[in-house]
Amino acid sequence: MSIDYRKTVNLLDTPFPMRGDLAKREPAWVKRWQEEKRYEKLRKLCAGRPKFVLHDGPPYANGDIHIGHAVNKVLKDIIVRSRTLSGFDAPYVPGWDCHGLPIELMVEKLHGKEIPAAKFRELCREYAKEQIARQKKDFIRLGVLGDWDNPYLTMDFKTEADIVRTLGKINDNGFLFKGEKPVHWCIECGSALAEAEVEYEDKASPAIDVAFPVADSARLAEAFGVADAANAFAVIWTTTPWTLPANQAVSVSPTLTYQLFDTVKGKLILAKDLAESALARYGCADATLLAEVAGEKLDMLMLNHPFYARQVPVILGDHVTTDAGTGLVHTAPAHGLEDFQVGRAYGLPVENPVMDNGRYTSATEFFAGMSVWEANPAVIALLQEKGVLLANIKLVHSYPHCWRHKTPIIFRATAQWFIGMEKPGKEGETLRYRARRAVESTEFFPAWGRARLESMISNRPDWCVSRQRSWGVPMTFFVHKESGELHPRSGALLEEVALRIEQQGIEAWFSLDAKELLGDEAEQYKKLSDTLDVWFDSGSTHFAVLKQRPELAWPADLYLEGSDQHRGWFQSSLLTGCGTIGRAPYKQLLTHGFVVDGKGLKMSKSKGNVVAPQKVNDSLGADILRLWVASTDYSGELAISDEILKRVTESYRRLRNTLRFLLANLSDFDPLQDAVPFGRLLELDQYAILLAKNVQDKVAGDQYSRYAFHQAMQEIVGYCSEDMGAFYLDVIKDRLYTMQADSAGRRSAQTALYHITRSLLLLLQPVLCFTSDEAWQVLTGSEEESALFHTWHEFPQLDDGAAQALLAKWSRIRELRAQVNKDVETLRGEDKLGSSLQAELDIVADEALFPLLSSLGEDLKFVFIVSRVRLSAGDVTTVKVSAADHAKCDRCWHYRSDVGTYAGHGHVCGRCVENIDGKGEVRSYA
RNA sequence: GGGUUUGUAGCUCAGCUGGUUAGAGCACCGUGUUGAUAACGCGGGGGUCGUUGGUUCGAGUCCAACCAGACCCA
Repeated sequence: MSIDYRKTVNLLDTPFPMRGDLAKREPAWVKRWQEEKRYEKLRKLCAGRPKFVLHDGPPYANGDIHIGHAVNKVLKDIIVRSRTLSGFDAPYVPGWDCHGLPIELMVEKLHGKEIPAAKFRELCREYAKEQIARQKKDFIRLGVLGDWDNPYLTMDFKTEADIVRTLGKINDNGFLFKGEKPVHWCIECGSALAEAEVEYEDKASPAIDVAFPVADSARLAEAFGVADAANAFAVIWTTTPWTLPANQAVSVSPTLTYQLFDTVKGKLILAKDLAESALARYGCADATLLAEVAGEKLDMLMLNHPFYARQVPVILGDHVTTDAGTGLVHTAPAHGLEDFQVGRAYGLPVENPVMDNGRYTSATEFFAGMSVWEANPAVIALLQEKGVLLANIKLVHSYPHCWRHKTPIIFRATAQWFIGMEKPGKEGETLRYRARRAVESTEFFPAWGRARLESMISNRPDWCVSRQRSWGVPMTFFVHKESGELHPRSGALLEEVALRIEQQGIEAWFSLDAKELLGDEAEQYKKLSDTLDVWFDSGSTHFAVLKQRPELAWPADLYLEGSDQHRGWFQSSLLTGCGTIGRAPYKQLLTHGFVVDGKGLKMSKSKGNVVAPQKVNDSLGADILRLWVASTDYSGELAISDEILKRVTESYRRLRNTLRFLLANLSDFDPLQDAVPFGRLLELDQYAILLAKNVQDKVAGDQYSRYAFHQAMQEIVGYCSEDMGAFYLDVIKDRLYTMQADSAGRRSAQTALYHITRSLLLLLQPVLCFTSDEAWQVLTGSEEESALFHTWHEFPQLDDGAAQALLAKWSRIRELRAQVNKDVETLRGEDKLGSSLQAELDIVADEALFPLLSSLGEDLKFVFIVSRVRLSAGDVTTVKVSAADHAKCDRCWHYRSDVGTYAGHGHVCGRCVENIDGKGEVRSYA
């Protein structure tokens, strides 16, 4: 009969289960964190520390969050948590972007369009509020830590007022100006339309070819290298004859080839690729080709306007294509966006002869008072009369229509407000100059963000900030009815308005009677009805939030958003920062890519490859989603798929089970009572602590601070697998299980485990916020506790030289161990042994190795997890593995010659007898 | 079409300024253990480093073109 020795070994249990069951348990933890007011608690704890401010880019308050939102918020949370662990006071105030067209459209859809403006804005505000509540719930579910009870909303009255103030400051600094810009215009509405209010439908239009007489035929002859260029015409094609009165130029492509033909209708200039079809259209198929030339040679060739007594130039534009027409494009800056842009490059006037009602001004020769639609045939008749109409056919094409009236709309230049890029401000610097300087002094993660933002800043046009919308922050200016100038006291008036907005929101402006502020002057001034581009709202949050909240600071240490925000928030914030205070509102910019599917393709409902964060939370748990985010290199696209999530779950399991083993073996360890001072730890345990310290230095000291989370995760998982699972933990099992519970050897191992566990849990805390908390409470035995409230683990100090020597020594021993494992495996394959404890080793060690091994004395066998090692010195290192021919100890499973020689312990070795009945064995090294 | 960017084993990632047979974790296969057990250990197979061409004594690492993605524009 044999005794059950299992009861005499230290097999400990832990309440930390092998399976996380995260999806089910996380919601309760989230709830408790909320109830415990963890965020507030953390703020108090961190008071007085150096600040690290990550300013939240506000998501738009419409629709449920998708995986991209989750990535963004999780990355932010990892940063906030890791900075906190690094000893910073890192507050996080989440925000929402609340004004703007998409919400207006949703509200119109829900409540119809016939709603008074004030009521409409109220409904928009309500709608945004509901959306925020939904999104907020999902963000909190992800474990994101922040001031969720006091987020910032761009529709907060105070914020609305500060957005207005930001505009005021930019105006004070001399960057705001009024200009003209073509917009979609509905004649029936008498107002501008947003892109989303435009529908494309088929419409029949006259498509005409018009010959612009060349005014400077000598220049033309020179360009084409021909002797005679008299009676020549540049031929354009247009489907909007009514825009010809506003013609200011003819655009050609600099790279296309243009040809000069001699025809019965004169010499014609046409693009080579379109010449044949055009000539056929004019009945000039028998034309003679005289010469050809690249478009760039025609730059600034002067033409005569087809019916007005003025000259217009040929200009170069990249927007010219050979899809249709002649390859020469009629350019009317007042009636087309591309025309406007190319016209601005050439300094062309934006003269708009069409009034709000779609009729020409009284000053418009030939067409005064006519509507643009009436003008079409009139223009054609006039061209005919002038002999410059080469063709006129009816064309059915897709044309923009007003979504309300279903009538064709026009492009029409209107007065808009701009923040100028090239306009020198009060202090003489242009905004572009300031912005480029600000980009230079910003740190980018990854580094290429700089080039991207820089090129956008260098190339962007003036920022058109005015919109003709109702749900937006108003441009609170008074404009003189005749001169169009801003009121001379605009700054002071704006502040008065801002104070009112603080009390009543933007409605304060819309309902304001100008007389209240201007008195008798009100007669001469018009209250602007424009609202601000929503990008201005979010672009002003650094002022409206960072500058206003006492717990935050300006500039922010970091802005973190998707790569699309180089054009969006990064830029709008940069411009308002430079326009107000003269620098960027951030010190660092971090950008992440978009989420794509397993094949690298973008997600879309139609492809059916959309992964919803809510679904991942509810099936695998938020910690898995967070680990996926942390494991992925976000500098490119982030791929997600079932397989990828499965692999992430595998990594999670490795981490979780490592923690489980650690916690179980610490369950009878009280660091205050039982910890062993570093100097008295067994050598192997000192080595293990050094390994842990190295990992922490790398992960916390380097990778987290560089925001290289995927490398940190790689490091940690590798550490758990290689250093812990495959080596240290495996080796110390013997000591933990078989030595006396309170023995020095066992307590030494537990001391190392304690350091390892604390360090590891803190390293994981930023990512696995749920799991690390669960484990931390098991470790500390306190439900109030959290790794969140600590800083990185402090390891015992060891002289650097000694540490390096120890690491080198054990690294060499582990190399030998790898060789031993292979040899053991060979014998196992030959069925000579199973467990490595059945093996005995004969090691001949060379001069370098021998002292390393012999220094461990009898403990050497434990390092290889074999029952016996015979060590000798030799010229060359060799290992011989053989099967032990001794009996197996029932208790420690080693195969020893003395098993069975002790009275009362039939199948037990002497070491175990000592551990059961004696004072306990002594270990010195491993 | 333009700007920025990505492409290393089935998956996620390492591979510094070009230099011996390209590494890790997970997955897979084999196997041991049954005192981390829906776990852990040991061993193993697996990559023409997107393609093609070039520079070089030598390129995953430099250059060019191309292919396939992503973001922003047009």
